[in-house]
Amino acid sequence: MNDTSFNPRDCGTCPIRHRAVCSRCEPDELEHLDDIKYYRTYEAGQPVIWAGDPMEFVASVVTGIATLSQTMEDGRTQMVGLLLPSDFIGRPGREQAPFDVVAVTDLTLCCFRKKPFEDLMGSTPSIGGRLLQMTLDELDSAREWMLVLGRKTAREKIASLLMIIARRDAALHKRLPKDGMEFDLPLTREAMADYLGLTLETVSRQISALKKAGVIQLQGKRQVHIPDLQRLVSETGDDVDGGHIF
Amino acid sequence: MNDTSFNPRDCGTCPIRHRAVCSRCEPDELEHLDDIKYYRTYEAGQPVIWAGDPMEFVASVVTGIATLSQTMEDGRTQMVGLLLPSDFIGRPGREQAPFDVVAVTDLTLCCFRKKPFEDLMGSTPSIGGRLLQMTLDELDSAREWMLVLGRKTAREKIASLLMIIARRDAALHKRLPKDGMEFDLPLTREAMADYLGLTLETVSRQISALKKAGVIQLQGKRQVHIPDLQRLVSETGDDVDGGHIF
DNA sequence: AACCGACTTTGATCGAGATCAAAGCAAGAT
DNA sequence: ATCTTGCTTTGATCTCGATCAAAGTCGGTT
Repeated sequence: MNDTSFNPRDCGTCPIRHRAVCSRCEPDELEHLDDIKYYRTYEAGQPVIWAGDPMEFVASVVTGIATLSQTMEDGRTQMVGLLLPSDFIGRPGREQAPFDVVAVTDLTLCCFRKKPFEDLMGSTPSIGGRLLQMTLDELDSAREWMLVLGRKTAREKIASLLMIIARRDAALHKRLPKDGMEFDLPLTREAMADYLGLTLETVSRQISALKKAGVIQLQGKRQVHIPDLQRLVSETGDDVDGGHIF
Repeated sequence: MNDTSFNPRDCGTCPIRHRAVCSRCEPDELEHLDDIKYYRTYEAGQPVIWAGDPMEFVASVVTGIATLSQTMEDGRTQMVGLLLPSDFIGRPGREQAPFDVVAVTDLTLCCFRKKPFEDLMGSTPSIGGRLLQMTLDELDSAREWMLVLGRKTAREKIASLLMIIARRDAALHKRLPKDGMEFDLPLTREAMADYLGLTLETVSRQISALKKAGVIQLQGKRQVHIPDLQRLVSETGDDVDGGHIF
């Protein structure tokens, strides 16, 4: 987790250079972006922005994890997105943030002032094009998540979440997920519950059940070891051959 | 529902001209689109495309309603989108359809051959820009729907669905939703259940309950009358002042 | 080294919504 | 007219996950 050692003003050494909004930019375009960018860091637990707040910037997650979530008056909360390195926060052409954004771990953002970013997008197709592609991908994952929320059992939900984190963790290290892999669960039981539309007690029980069944092994409460990936996939309820290529 | 009487080759009289992907196009750009477009119609119940099929076109819904949905091996299905007039189907830069698309009512699509459309998008910022905007809007609604699926009760889910349909129906006729409004429920109980992550029996019971409580009135099984819109909103569990401006 | 606070696990009970089953209804077909 | 057929309603029962409650774990503090 500790590859935070990049030069904060040099896009050349940026760890998310190849996946972020700027991934298609040419050197001269990067220079324009460079003029309007600045880094911000947040500590674990800090809010980045509240729903309804005016947004003066858009940003890419550089390191760390944030959540996008929605809360009802009576306190029920639903997470609607998990923002990992290279994910984009904010939306050009909208004044107010539609959802809460909270830093789950320590977080570094590469921020762009909103107005200049919008202008730049108008004149730089490689930014708009990449943003469209990223947004379409996110829409697809949101829709896959709707199946999880609407139709899966608690156990399937947990297995699905573990697979998602396993896949993204592998992708971040440019590997394929494989048997025996290990990764860190970046979320508390409560945050997982908010993501899955469950209570934290149910999350805890189902994780224990998967452990007892030998589907996963735990070192401590957060380190997960997957002895047999296919076994975990079969617990998700998803089609085994379901199109996920990474 | 019967304003299908437009000249099928004339964008000038097209009923979705002001909201579709092409809404920002200049006359000369429309001419280019015109060269690669063709209309297709489907009868109620017909599939438009299955998940995994290669997609040879993208399209705008002109009239009628289609659903986007996902099905698990054991038959559980979750609707992940409701496609109403002006909505866009398909995704430039992807070969395979990620979800099933089915015509719910008789349906007319304005189709564009995929490859030429992608090329045109590269050279016409007003198309890509509009598509980005539409995709961002859809992502927001998908995320709002995640709250419905993950955290709302059956009754709140039904009320939320009724509000969504009421809003979009009003928007289509360029009106604001208001007390006493009526609209047609375009979905069967089963389709509503698939949208809401419920069973059709629960949908039926909750609709009966809302009727008994006087929140809605029914003429037949599909025509809905809303005597008091605020009352319905309060049944959704949403913030009363929640940002929806139409 | 005992204490504190945040997080997690486990247990007992409850209830909303699922499931199983059977009628009811309305429009088109024979 | 009556029969289908597809959709909807209603009833009885069961179950999964929620809720309420208590104890366990662990890292950090004083």
